[in-house]
Amino acid sequence: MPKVGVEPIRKAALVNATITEVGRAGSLDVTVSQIAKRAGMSSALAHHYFGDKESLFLAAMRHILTLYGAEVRGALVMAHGPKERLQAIVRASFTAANFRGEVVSAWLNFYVMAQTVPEARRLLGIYQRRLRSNLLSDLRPLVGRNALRAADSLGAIIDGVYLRQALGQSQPDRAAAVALVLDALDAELARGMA
Amino acid sequence: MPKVGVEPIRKAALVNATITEVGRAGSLDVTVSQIAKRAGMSSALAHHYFGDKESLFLAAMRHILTLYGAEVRGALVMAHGPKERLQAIVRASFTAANFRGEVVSAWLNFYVMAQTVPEARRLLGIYQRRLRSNLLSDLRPLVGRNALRAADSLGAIIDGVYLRQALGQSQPDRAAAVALVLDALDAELARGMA
DNA sequence: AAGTTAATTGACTCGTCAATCAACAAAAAC
DNA sequence: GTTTTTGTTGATTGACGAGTCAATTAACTT
Repeated sequence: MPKVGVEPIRKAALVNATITEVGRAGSLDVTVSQIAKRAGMSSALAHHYFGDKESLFLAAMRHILTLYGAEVRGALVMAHGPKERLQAIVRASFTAANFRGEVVSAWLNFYVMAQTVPEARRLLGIYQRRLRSNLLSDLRPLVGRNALRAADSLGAIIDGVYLRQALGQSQPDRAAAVALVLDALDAELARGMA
Repeated sequence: MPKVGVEPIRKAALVNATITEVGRAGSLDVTVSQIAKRAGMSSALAHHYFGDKESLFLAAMRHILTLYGAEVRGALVMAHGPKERLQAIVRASFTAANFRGEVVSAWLNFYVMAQTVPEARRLLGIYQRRLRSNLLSDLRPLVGRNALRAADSLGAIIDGVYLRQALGQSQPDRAAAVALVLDALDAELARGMA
């Protein structure tokens, strides 16, 4: 039953199905057929819209990054002043959405991909630069010339805490993650104002 | 020309070849034949010794973790007092060996594996607990009741900095990595002694 | 010397899967 | 109302790769 103007719907369905299936499998060892089936279509159609498997994964990752970016921006508009903004960024990095198994899985596989697939590396670079620049612009008014080091440090803690929570033996504890990073932020601020 | 007592040599060769090939490919999408060929034998022999591909990868990762553990222990014997010991742990985490492309690749793929393969998760747990306990035992004499939080924080920074350096757009800068973490360590100590 | 064990491989099986293609269906355009 | 565009799939191709197996060779034992 071919209808017109379905392309965006189909693409979105495929992207979601990709995220789900990659999460299910925990790896990129997922067949295009599985994904297509979950999205309610044939594998041929998936190829029709995305060309190949890799592009499909990249589209899925782009989607995840877009959502994350939106969460950060959303949290930022509610924040008053640089310190609140920094806290908002931290909180946005540890929302429930970001800890869903599928998202964790996507990130880990994305890291692997970034080693060899230029487009993945490019996307990762964008994420890293955006986080850095966000942190930097709110750290500068608070800690001046220490901002650069503080941004690197906070960025690393955010990534590190995420990784450890995601791969910890027990269920991720978002509150603990946020507390740890906010605490590090406070320490950084206390230090930088001296 | 079958000789006796070759098993350990062959196994070691396979483990090394696995690390090399996984590094080359950047992923676990490496055929057993490729690995076996690099190790100078037939794929059948690889299966003979390790059973299946997964066990081979796990053996390779176990090897990497063993080397890392040895580096840490080696650095620790040279250190006097808790602070020097902490610095030694940090330095050992960012040696050139740990930043070789193959090792980075192994770690990233190991993370992915840890999501679904119980033995990988177990190994990762061992690494995490060892790091934590190492940090904790030297932090306690220095910062007392703050040791727990400090250990979590430092552990996260170590992992985070490693990840970022490994996946950064430019070549990893080991000195910068060490400096950043040592700096965080100093901050943690200054704070904890208050 | 005969038998056991370790080492070793080529060839094969069996399954899988990405990607392509020919063909068909329906809507839109003319 | 025919042509074009868009959507859609079943079937197929072509390649690849994990794991098995039977058979071979050499060393070690008794």
